[in-house]
Amino acid sequence: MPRPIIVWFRSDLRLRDNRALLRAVATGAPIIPVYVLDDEQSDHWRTGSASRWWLHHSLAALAGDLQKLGSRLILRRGNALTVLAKLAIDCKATAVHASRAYQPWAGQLETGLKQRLEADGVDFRRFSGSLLFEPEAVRTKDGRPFKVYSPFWRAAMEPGDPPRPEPAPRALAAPARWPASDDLNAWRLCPEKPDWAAGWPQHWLPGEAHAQERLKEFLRSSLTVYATDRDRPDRLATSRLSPRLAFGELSPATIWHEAHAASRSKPELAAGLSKFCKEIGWREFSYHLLWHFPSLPDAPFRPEFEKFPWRKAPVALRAWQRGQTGYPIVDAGMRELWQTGYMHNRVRMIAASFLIKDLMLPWQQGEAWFWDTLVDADLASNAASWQWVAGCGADAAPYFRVFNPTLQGEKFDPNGVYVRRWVPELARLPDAFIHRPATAPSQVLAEAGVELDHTYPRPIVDHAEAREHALLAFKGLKAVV
DNA sequence: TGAAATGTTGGGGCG
DNA sequence: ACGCCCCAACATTTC
Repeated sequence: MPRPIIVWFRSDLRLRDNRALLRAVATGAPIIPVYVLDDEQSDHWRTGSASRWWLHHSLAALAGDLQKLGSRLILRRGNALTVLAKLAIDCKATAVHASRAYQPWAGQLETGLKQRLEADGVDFRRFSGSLLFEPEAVRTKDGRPFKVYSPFWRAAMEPGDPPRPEPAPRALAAPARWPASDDLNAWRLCPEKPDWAAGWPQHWLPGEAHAQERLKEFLRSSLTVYATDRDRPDRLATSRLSPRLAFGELSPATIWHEAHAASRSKPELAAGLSKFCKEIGWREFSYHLLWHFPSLPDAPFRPEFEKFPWRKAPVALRAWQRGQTGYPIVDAGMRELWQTGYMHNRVRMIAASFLIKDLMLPWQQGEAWFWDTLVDADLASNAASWQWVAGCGADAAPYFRVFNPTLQGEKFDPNGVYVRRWVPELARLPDAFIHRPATAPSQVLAEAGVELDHTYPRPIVDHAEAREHALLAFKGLKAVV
């Protein structure tokens, strides 16, 4: 009986464009697909609550897709190195295939696993698949990693298009004997009491098949208006592909090539395509930074920010988390996040700016909250983006760029459609006051059924004052350096 | 992938 | 008719 190959699924929960899988299938060997839930690989970046919900459903979908090809998904829990090394011996595997990962702990894990497996006579082969370009492959002229986005992306794209995606295997040979598998439900990845995700299937259907549909739908209906409408939370013009990328239900190469193909058949999509690819580029840049600067999720990229006089304000943090800041666009975003595991990108920037510059709370607290509540939580993108807003990151927003939450609301949600959806207690306010309820005449408030301090809070900080305060603090930091 | 403060311009009201 | 002032509207600078 031929010996099997273990395909270790990680953040690549798909069958299409999965080289680790495809190269294993190509050998003709029996395939043992495995997923290992390893909550100890990082002490404080354990998969967050919202992501665990997604993970559960995406694993269920992958298991179903594998079953259709005559295979299974073996589930194991524990230290990935130990689990895989033992499984490889028990199954008499000749090799373990996996897609590369880029978290701070991933390199060491992969090196350790390779040594351990090879000592046992088992090959360990890594494949790319989660990024368009490997972090080491993009270098400045003097061989260093990039710290600025534009030249990074130019250099990354310079050698030519990323590799074309490969098809899914048509069938997987089963091993003579299947190893035991955990029961997915027993992992308890989904919330129970309370089941705050009960309504989430209305918003999200995890799994590769739905990811493919979402991609096609986005390219068909939104790419044409993407360049302008992507900033409008009241319109559904963003791709919402982020959780698909985070779990690898789609490869970035698939997205990249399908978007280009769509644009070739319709030249009017060119503007949207170029904006959209730039966003994919930011994801690549984030991974580039995380790989070369593994402290990115925890420490400011610009070390002078270690001295920044952040406030300690648990009550304000709580108000921000629960969408009770008194700034409708911020509250709408935070409630969208809490209720659906997602927030529109423009609103993420506004909400993040508010936490950092208006409340002067450390960016790490916002990062941690997003990590736990986002279904698309991604260590690289989350860390890089928070540092970008805080001004302490690579190629970051300048310190004096402070978002005015009222003006941002009026500019990007001009008719208050987004606010009304997520902050229903303000729904009956006229447009003129939907982003500034505390300035509405009392009669207007009464007619809209709004009682300040009771049905909706007054602003927990005065933005104009907070802005002055923040500018002073950031300027002081600059003076020290 | 800002916003506020400050500067400049030009049309229109008015003596 | 003319100059003066006011002040939107727009442009530039500064944080």
